[in-house]
Amino acid sequence: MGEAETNGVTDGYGVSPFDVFSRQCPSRGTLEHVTGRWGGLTLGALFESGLRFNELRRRVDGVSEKMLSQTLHALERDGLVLREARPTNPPRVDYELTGLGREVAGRLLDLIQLVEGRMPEVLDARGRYDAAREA
Amino acid sequence: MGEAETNGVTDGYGVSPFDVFSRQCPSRGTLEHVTGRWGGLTLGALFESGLRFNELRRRVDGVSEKMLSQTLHALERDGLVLREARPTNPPRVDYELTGLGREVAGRLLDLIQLVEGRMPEVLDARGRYDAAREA
DNA sequence: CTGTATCCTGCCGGATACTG
DNA sequence: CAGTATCCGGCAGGATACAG
Repeated sequence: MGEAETNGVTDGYGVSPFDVFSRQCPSRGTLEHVTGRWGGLTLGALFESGLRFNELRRRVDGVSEKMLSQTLHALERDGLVLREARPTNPPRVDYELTGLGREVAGRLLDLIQLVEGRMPEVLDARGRYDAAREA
Repeated sequence: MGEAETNGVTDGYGVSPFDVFSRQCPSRGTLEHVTGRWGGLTLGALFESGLRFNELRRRVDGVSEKMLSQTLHALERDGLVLREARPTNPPRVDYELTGLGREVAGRLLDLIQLVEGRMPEVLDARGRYDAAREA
């Protein structure tokens, strides 16, 4: 927990050995892969069904080849996505979630659906916030 | 989504009027505030209790004043965080979650705790991935 | 204490071209 | 189709100084 910490015990936070609130912790990196700009959308897309590279690219609107490639590599490395290349011609590669990937994506979709469903409230709050500023 | 779309009906995706998978959609922005580098950690920190600016700064290890300030403004504007300034001297400002903020933060913490708890698996997967590459 | 204002750098990420 | 390689501009975000 930073410089205020003198021993291994914290002030009540950081109970987990992988406490994401701590700066140098691998879970922070994984969480950023998962919640990052493209990671979350990629996991969400794969939750419904396995997809091929370009299918994924179309589904995740706006992602570039480069970023999709990077994102998939990171997720594969973290054990959330499975890559299956078929030695056909033309080449075909399928991506799907691992068991852990499905669990993570499930939580993520809970979050996404909540936010989508409450957007009217959010938009309303924004309107009020902005109105209170211009005066 | 996108150019393949000719009418208002989709191919089964994007049922919500705020489908986050679509590029131009306000929910994407909000989701990025929530899942962004500091947004998620900030919401997570505030879930346990209301906090003051510098308490928050210490809790969210590594955040700079500037980014914390920006993050809080974005979350306040989206109606997830409530800012209460007391006209005391020295000044004191408390931040806490709104009802909607609590719901969002709850889902986020589910995700965080899942990831933290499964880090051994993630680390293991990384080890295998890296080992398979160096040859 | 609670922030803004400014400067500056790194790297995120888009465009393009190329390979198998 | 499924990607890598390279270039490069913009902006996220850190450091610092300053204000109320």
